[in-house]
Amino acid sequence: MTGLSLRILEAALKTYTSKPPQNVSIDEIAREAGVSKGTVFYHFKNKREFERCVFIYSIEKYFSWAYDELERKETEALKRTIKKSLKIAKENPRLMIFWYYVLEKELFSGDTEFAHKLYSQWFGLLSSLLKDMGVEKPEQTAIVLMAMLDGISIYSLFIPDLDIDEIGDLILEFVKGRCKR
Amino acid sequence: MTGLSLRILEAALKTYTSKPPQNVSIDEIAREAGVSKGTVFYHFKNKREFERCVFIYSIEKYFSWAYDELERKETEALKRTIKKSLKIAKENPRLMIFWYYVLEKELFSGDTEFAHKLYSQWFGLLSSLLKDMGVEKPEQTAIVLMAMLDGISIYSLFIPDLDIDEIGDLILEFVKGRCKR
Amino acid sequence: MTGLSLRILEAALKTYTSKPPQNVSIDEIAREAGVSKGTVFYHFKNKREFERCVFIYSIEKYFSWAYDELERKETEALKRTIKKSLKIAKENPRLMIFWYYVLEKELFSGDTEFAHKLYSQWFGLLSSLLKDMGVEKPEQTAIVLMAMLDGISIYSLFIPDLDIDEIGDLILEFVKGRCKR
Amino acid sequence: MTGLSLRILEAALKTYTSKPPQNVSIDEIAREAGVSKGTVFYHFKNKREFERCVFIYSIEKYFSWAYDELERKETEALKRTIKKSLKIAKENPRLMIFWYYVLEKELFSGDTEFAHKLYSQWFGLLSSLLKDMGVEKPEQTAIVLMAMLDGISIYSLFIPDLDIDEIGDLILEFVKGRCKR
DNA sequence: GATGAATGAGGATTCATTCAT
DNA sequence: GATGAATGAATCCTCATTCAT
Repeated sequence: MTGLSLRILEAALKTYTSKPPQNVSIDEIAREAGVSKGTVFYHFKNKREFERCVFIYSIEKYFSWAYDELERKETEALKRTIKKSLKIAKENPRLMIFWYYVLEKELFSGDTEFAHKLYSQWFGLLSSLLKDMGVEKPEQTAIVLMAMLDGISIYSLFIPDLDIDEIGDLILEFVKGRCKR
Repeated sequence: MTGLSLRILEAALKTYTSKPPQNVSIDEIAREAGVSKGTVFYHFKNKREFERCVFIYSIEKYFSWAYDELERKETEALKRTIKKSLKIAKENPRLMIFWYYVLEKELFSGDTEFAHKLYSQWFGLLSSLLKDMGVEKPEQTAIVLMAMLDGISIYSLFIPDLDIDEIGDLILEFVKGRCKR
Repeated sequence: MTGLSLRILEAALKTYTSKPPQNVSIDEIAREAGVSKGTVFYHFKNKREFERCVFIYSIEKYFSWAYDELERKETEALKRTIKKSLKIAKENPRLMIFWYYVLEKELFSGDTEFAHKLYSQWFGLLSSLLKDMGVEKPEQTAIVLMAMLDGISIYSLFIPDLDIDEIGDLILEFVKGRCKR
Repeated sequence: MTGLSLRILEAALKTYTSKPPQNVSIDEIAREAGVSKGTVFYHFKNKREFERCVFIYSIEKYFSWAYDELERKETEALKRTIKKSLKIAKENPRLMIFWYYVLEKELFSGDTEFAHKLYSQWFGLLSSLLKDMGVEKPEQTAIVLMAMLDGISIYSLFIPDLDIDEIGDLILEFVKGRCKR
């Protein structure tokens, strides 16, 4: 990963989160990055593959902290993770939009591998933490928990006055309610 | 709404659920409906508007039963609604994909009105039922409940062996746990 | 075949025979025809298919007379056909170039059907005539005869002072030599 | 001609005869040869020039025997040459395709010198032999003879069941028929 | 009401070629 | 001598939309 690749990824992220992702062309990104169109295709196989890379890059950029949190396997860490995730989603609606844009492109095309691999790691970390917390059926609980978070992230796009703090509490209650006594 | 409009909508639904929605052109739908391309534009203002109509049409077709169920305001009705919704999502992945395709187009373009209006009615029905069930913060619970359902619908697209029956039970437990004693 | 299709074909033929065929773009042809690029793609599926149509069109234009001649099944008709064919090849080198450009694209891509079908009719007509003339192994003789003509057509491109009249006589002698007494 | 040049030429020949020549890029050849793209351009001026070199190289590789045969100036040698040429063409269709690809590029671009020079030597050898055999108009006979061979080589690409042995006999008869008594 | 021919803007992708290292 | 990153021109093709009939 050379410096130029990074510059292109950064320019792409900026462009993809400044307008509807469907309308973003490679041309535009190249211009934003100050390189030629050919350079983008030199560093990335094609647009689809490129968008995947931008996606991964943005996950790293905005969510690498979550790995560390979840690996602590503490209830408090889970709490912080839920709250912070919702906050990021709320504060970066265009980032959310970009993420769903990429994910759905994968799902629409019938290729589930990318999404599967991506979520597997989160499901794994989360269910491991939940297990330690004494939650029953930790795997399924993890899935439902993340479904809540993703769903709320989407809803926050069109419910502007959504109080994510209270929503976060509701979600936490769900988790606690599933703890074995 | 003439018979021709219906024929076009039906053809569109068939086409949109038989391949990635991004790749569906008006041409193709017109061909499937046995009318000319011009006719589609005669009956519908433009593609965006048309897709909204197909969306509404498909909601009516697949989810009109849910209005009736939720209006009964019974715990059993809620239970059936959750289970049946998940089942429909699981059994019609291409329909889900089409729905998210339309919804995201709206959100991507920054137009939240369509989504807002669409969900408002469901939030209303649901929170009213939850209130009757004695659930605390029924509005927010309704939102989280639907977020779960939507999230799980998406996940079922790339987690093929998802046991939606058990998931449904987890979701119900969440609701019950929120009931005031 | 509307008038516009014909105008496009005519413009294409003009363009393809005025410069190296590899360098001809649909853009250029559309401009020459005075229509938009989209119109060309409306009338013809894609560039490959379009080039086949231009090819067929040019054969009709320059060689329809040969069908009539060969169907007469007379020695004199064969003589005239050979002489006239060589003359046309000699006088229209760019047309020859276009023909071989199309044919080879087909052969290069491994699709032999087009070439096969095209030549079959000529082989058929020719061998039938040769049979009537009392030539032995008329089918194979027809093939060799046409191979000569095609080969000479190509050679005339880079042997400018080729005396096609004398060459025609040599070819005729070959045919006569193969007549049963 | 260093060893590296040879390795590149060999890799090019392999690549050009394994897929449609139009689709072969310098990149691909460099990869096959295990060198960088820059190296190809270091050893060869440009792509056109490079393809000419590959062409020459392949002629040397597959047809150097023909020089020796034709120089013997014997009827039997001519016979063997015709038969063997047809056999090579039949057995190496992709090689034929590559040859015509290069030749036509030259002719298409209006540059006849390359083809002229290439064929001159063969015409010379052949007509000299034919003269010794007592053939009338040996130069023109040589041209027609080679036209036959080239034409048949092309035809064998799309007439898979062509009996090249019988065709060879027909061609030989043509030559014999032209011998002065 | 219905048609379908015509449009033209827009975008991904390829690849020979250059040149600093 | 060799490299490979960077370029940018070139081109096919798609498709929503319009409008004369």
